[in-house]
Amino acid sequence: MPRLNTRDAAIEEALTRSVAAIYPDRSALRSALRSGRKLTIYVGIDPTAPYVHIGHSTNYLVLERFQKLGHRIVVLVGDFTAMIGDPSDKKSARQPLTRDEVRHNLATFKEQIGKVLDFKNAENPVAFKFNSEWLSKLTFEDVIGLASNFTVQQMLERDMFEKRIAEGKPLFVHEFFYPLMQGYDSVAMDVDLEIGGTDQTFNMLAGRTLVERYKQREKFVLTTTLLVNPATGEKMMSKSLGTGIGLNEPPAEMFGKTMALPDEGIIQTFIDCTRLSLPEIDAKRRRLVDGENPKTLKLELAHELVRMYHGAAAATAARAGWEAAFSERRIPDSLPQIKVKKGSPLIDTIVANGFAPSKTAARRLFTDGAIHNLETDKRINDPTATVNAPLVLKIGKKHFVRIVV
RNA sequence: GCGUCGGUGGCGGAGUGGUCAAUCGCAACAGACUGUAAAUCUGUCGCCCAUUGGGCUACGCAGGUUCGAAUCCUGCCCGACGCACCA
Repeated sequence: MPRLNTRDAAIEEALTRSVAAIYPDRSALRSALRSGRKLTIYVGIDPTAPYVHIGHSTNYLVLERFQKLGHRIVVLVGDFTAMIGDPSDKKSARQPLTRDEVRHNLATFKEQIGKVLDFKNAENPVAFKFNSEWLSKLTFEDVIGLASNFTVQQMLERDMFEKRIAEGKPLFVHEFFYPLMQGYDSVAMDVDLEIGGTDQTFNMLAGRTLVERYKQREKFVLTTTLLVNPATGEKMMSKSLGTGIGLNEPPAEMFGKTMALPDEGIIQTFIDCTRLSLPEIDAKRRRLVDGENPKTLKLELAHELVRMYHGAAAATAARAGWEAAFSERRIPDSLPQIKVKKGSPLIDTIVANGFAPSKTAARRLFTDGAIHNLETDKRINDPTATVNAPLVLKIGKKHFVRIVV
């Protein structure tokens, strides 16, 4: 059997899978990876949001490939940058975080991303850094110097800025400093490669410019694809819409939310959010093309995702539970249980447990016929109904609950 | 600094003295259909109490005029644009 050049195959996968673009270009980075030099590669995280969903996992799966190639991996916690607010976000005004909050968020983050990227890898552990370490020490003079590397025209080329100006919306001067700060991180850490989502392109390229000016060397930039519905271009993971699949969600939730993903995104999600090999994924793609029911493939995707974060047993159980509840329309075996006082109004229980944002909204659920007693297979339409005996309810499309007295 | 226009519900955007909790679109929620997908149809979509119905809060903020204001007046805050400034 001929010796397989796994290293080259691994390099190629690292250079292409979930990769949107590489600056200056792919072949330059390929040469650097083949040179035998140990590269320093980093990804930045925002410590303001401890919520991590599978869309975020892409960066870490990409990073894992580089880690396995033997390069030095750094996760940079943007504790200083968090104070100013990235203009990539809608909200520009943010509350500075306390040290404790940053620490807490970081712990939450590690717990979640630790399932994807092996932080404590014995041979090649991940280094953690905080950008306040150097950013808080810059003097006003340093900052002026940094700013003098860019022209206003260059700043205005950023899509987001351009758009805001075209729409007559405010663009604050301090927003120009975000790319400067992020760019300076690359200088301070002396990195070879930065990895981030395509929304970070501008900021990462600012770092490329700064490394060139301050260090006279080249920093590569690799952007990863955002998990979007290929048919509509819309983000598949949205926290505000509740479609985000959080890494620390319980198996049943994770499974259900995966099943609610658009069919068009199945293959992309396999590529960006799982470790299945590309040939395996391609086999699935062919099954889809050959007309297999997308639902089957989606079941496999849901199973794989739950397996990644909760293990094989949980994945199998989640699948069985989902099929019982939604395909066979049986009462699920295990469901959250809520204990209430006998004779208490059902509507209070619904609001108190977050099934509706207000009592008025809960009332609508009753009148709309969204409260379904699964044991009697009847709708409870009366908002004043009280709980006198144990109940198993389906509330809306996706909530199941057992109420005991 | 001066001037013009503007600040309305998750977003976009109507409304310029009463019939406005506020047209409409998007998003969202629920029902039907289904594969908890998509598409489609229907209903809902500030909060609180209620069976019809009632109350409360809200249209940048604070006052005022009026029987009555998102709508008129005054002051303040914020933004876009234009002019001025460019030593």
